[in-house]
Amino acid sequence: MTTTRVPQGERSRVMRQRLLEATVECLVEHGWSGTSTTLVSQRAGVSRGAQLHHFPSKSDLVLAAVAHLSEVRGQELRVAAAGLPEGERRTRAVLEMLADHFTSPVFAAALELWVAARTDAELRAAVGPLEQRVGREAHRIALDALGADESRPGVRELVQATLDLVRGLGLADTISDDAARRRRILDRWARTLDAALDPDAAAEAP
Amino acid sequence: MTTTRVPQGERSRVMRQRLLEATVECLVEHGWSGTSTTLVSQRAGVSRGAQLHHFPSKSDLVLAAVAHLSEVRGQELRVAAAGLPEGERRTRAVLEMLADHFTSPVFAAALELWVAARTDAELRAAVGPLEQRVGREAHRIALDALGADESRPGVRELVQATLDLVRGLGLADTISDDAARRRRILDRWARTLDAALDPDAAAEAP
DNA sequence: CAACAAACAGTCAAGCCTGTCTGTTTTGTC
DNA sequence: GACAAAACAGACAGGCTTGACTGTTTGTTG
Repeated sequence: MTTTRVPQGERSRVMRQRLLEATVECLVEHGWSGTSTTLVSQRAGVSRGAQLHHFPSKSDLVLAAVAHLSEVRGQELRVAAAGLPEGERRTRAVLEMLADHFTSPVFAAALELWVAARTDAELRAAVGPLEQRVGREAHRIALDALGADESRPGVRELVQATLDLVRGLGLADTISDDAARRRRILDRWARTLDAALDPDAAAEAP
Repeated sequence: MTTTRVPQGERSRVMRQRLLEATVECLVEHGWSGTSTTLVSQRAGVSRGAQLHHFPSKSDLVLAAVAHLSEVRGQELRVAAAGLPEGERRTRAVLEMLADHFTSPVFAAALELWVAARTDAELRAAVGPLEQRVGREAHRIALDALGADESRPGVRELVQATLDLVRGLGLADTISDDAARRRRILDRWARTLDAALDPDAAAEAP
């Protein structure tokens, strides 16, 4: 029988990828406390030995997953932003895009890590900086997509508020899925944003 | 030696209270995954036997803690609202009050339960309705404190958005404590709210 | 092709968590 | 005071998790 020959680098890369994706899937489906290394290896279809070869400890696996996840989130955000329509309903579409991201499975996984990091120093040291990066990227994307002029006073804060708002909506969505409520809130928010970001609008009094 | 005689009802009540508070404290300090029944009993200074007498299973303990926590949160909100100053900076003070609540230890505990509930059906069945109650109470309090007229279109959504915003800010605060950023955002948001909720403001175009 | 290193597989022990169990003390009731 | 019931105490077993360990296969290199 002929066995296909695969270089080591490739084998290793694929295996690590499988494990990281399985880790994220476990976080989404079973949460942080339900994500055990055995479960991850089973889910990935990887023997426990192989898993421990690539990630000697659970920390190694999880910290790598944190980095992986922030990569994926950044990419998803950029892709979603690229597919945004132009024209009238642009602002509303941007909000929808952001809200979609903050209710997606990758966000659920990130949320698990985020909350777990609160009481885990090692995890926090990894999650903190990376989440900050994703946050900044989201801010930049939102700014771009909205065509907002950050040099104007208050604009920066409004865009940040927008991101914090969708994060709050995403959190609420995790247990009670009320898309209708979210839609109404975002409709209203879009109007507020349009009014405040409009270049022709008079600058607000101090 | 003289032993003070304590009625059973009282003993039982005190013991349960101690255990529930210890549970919340463990959630705050060690997170959901770090909150084991043994740790709770140690923290409460209660023997494991006594713990299992009052709460036969971990579910019983946790579900009772969920109810306890929603009680505490509701009370804290009411107290904070009662201490709100009148006058000029009222709106900003309301936002501060809400933001304070959503960065408090009780919120951290609730967040742990909230996130854990996402992947735990039994917990979700308990957390869902109670969190909704707290949410509604917060909404009512915010509405009251802001003197907002919910019958006007859009007002309800703005108040809800405010609550979702502070929830998002609270989540962000759990790992990176940037009070400065939060302050700026709330400053800006207070202005927006004042402009939108002012009864004299012209109704917005549809 | 020979020797070495990386990748992979599976077993095992130590530790923790949960909940059951038996036994003791305190309280309520007759 | 005696008896029942509630409250309290602590030991124990079963299951799960983690990481160390030994052994096997596959790729690489001279």
